[in-house]
This record gives sequence, C-alpha cells and structure tokens, in this order.
Amino acid sequence: MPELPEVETVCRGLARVMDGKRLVRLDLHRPDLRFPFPKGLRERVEGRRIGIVERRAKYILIRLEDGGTMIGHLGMSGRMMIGRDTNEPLGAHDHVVFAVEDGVTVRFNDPRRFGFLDFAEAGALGAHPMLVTLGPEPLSDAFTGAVLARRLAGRKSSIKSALLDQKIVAGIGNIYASEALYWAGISPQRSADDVSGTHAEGLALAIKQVLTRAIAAGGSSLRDFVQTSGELGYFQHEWAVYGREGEPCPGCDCGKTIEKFVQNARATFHCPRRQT
DNA sequence: CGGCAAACCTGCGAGC
DNA sequence: TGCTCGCAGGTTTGCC
Repeated sequence: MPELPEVETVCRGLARVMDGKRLVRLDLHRPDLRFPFPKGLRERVEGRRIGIVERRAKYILIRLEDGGTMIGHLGMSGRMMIGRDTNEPLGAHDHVVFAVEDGVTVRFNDPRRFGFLDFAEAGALGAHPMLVTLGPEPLSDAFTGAVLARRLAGRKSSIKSALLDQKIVAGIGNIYASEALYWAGISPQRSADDVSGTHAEGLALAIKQVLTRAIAAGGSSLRDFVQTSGELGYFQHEWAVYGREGEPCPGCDCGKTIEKFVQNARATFHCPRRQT
C-alpha cells in the first residue's frame, strides 16, 4: 500500500481525529513489529496531548504537545483504521491500538509486520537514523528540476533505482517511480547521471503531478484498504503503466503496449517507445 | 560509492 | 478442492 500519497492520505485521516486530542491509552499487543517497541513507550505517551499528525517521506509523525514524537511506518502492508468503539474486539494483526478522548480508537494493523512504531524525544526527531538521511520532499517548493539533477549527478545506477533511493528524493516507491518516468518520457533504464537539464525539470514536474493526483484520489489500493475509514484509494484506476502489462500505451498513439521487466529485483512497467 | 541478494513476514492468485 | 510457487506498496544489512 504505502508510498507517499497513501501515507499522506492516512495522515490526513488520523489528523482529523487525533490533532489536539489527549491520548488516553496506548495498547501494544505484541512486543515488536519490525523492531521492538521502545522501552517504556506506553508510560511515556499515555495521558499526553497530541499536537498534530503529519507526514515526512513515508513516515507518520504523531507529535505530542510536550515535544516528543511517535514515528510510525506502514511497511508493505500496514493500515491505520479509525474506530468509534473502545470495546471493539481486536482483529487479526491489530498490533497497536491508540485510544484518544471522545472514544475514538486507531488500530495499527499490519499482517506482514514490516512496519514499525518508534519514538523520539523533543529535539531528537531530526537526528533519528531513519529520518536524517532522507532527501527532499518532492511536493515542496525546494524540490526542483535543478535540485533533482544535482542529486542525480554522478549516480551510475538506473534512474528507476535512483528514484527509489530515499536519500535522493523522499517518498517515491515502486508504483510512482514507474508512473513518473512514464509521464516524463524517460526510460527506467537510463543512467541517473544522464537525467539533467530539461529532462530533470520534466521528471521533477511529473513526480509532483502524479503524487498530487494520487493524493487527490485517496492513494492507490493494490489489495489492502488505504484510508483510515476503510475506504479504498482510487488512484489504481488512473495508473498509466503499473500493473498494465500488455495494455496499449495510454498517453499517446504510439501503438506500443506496456511492458514489464524486473529491475533491481522489482517490477518495472514502461512503454518502450514513448520512454527513451 | 554501487549493485545485488537476502532478510524481515503473511496473504493471495495462478497454475497444476 | 487443495497444494505449491511466486510475488507483493519497504527498508536494512552484508557481501562483493
């Protein structure tokens, strides 16, 4: 499920019910997800008031008023589901339950347990090992073609592989890497180093546009629910290439069909004529 | 630094 | 119907 647009969708859903609310209870129903939960997490956060919920890259930041921050990541299969019933029975893979005032609960469900929940004290968030290396937010004004070109310069890997590197630009995953390269007309196999000038401008723009459109659609749903309400995202219907092997190239009348191949052990989809 | 495989897990669809 | 296999939105680690 979760690349930048899906995490943004989840954060917006969480913000609606968590911003400014007191965290009444934190229930940890196992000792770990991908990593052990921080020692004393429950005692540290219970009773504290939440400031805001926001996103950085694919990370969910639940910021407490006292400056501490819970850092959530959904991995491959994580969901955050909002409920209104504090006594709702625990479902399979409901590993963490946040209870806020007004009887609202948020269940962190993650079958594969690649997600995690960590904590950073006030002032330590920026230095968190998983945040400190992150590249720029692609939807920020600071992310431009020139910035992208500078970060790609000297990289000998393929451009697709570089887009998946969170140190170069944050939040892009396997679906939106293929989609952005398609709209920019750049072959996923091009050397990253080779993407500069107007090509980098076009790619930065394509990234912004595809992510913005995906957020507007509530993200993409492959097989899991995305939104905190349980509603599916709808952007999968707007994918140009991802999962569309054998279908006609949708963006022009080039007459080619979308091809799939394995690149760095991940599926890549592209149009062999439109993308060069 | 780069590339690649493996690791962490469960679920699901395809194919037999 | 039921089994096995391959694959899945992410990220880190370790090896060459």
